[in-house]
Amino acid sequence: MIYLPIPKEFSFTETLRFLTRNEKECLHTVKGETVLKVLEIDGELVLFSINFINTSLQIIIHTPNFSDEVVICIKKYVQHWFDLEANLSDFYKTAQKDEVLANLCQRFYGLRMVGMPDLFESLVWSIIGQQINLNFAYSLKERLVKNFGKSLVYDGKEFFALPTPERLASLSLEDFLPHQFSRSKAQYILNISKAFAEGDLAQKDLEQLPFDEIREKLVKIKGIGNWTANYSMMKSLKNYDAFPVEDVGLHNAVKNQYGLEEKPRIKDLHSMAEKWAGWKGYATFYFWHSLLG
DNA sequence: TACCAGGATGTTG
DNA sequence: CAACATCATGGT
Repeated sequence: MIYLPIPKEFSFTETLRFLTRNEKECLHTVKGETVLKVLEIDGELVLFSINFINTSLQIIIHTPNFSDEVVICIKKYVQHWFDLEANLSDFYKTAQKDEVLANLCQRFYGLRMVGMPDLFESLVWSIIGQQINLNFAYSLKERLVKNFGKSLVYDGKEFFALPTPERLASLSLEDFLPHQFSRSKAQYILNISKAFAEGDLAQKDLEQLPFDEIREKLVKIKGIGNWTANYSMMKSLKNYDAFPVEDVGLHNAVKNQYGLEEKPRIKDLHSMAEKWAGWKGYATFYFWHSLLG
């Protein structure tokens, strides 16, 4: 049993609300108040569950014979996933400059950005999500994971892990097409899979770089534009100011929350977001959360 | 049927 | 550099 202390501002309820936003989600499972997930660590699949008890998160590893390294790895993973180390008070302080955002912070008090500790996962996911609605995006992800990913069975249920870059890089364009991937989407996923598999792109390396250099390296890869780069930077690299300004979901949420007649233009969003400086990605996440209703 | 969906790339003026 | 055109696919 592993215990993770939680910070002052933390809402497990809001976290669960985000984690259960789509029924087709296949990279984690929520059963009651328990979150289950499989990770591939050093080539082995490990299943663990997370519960919120009293004032801490309780993690149980269900796969037998795990090492100390696995414990450390999962602990780190959850800390990143639920963003336990962000200075939320600082975000809330910034949010006070904007009445609308301040209101969201009150509604969703304790909501931490649900991240993606694995950069490869956020890139694959954001490429899948390009230009299509979220529900269809979840369908595509489900097909990708269930057709090409490894799984394990626990308690009569099958749990899947994201296919590795090596696995996806070994596929061809034609392997994706029967699953309703467009040619461009399939090609973009192959591009980043190869970049990771061949070591041209590594999370460890990128993490050391300043904001602009990370963005430049990502955007160099065909298929990663401004939206995808910023999405992955906020979800996987803790760049809380990364701003996926082209996001249609953000546009809709901003229109709703500010009571605008039309969706805001990119230019307008940039000026509106000046108030969120330092936390534009976090603000974006809060606006997305408002779409859940 | 036309238009939209958590865009990206290439071309044109 | 900004404004279009094109890409592909499912949902409404």
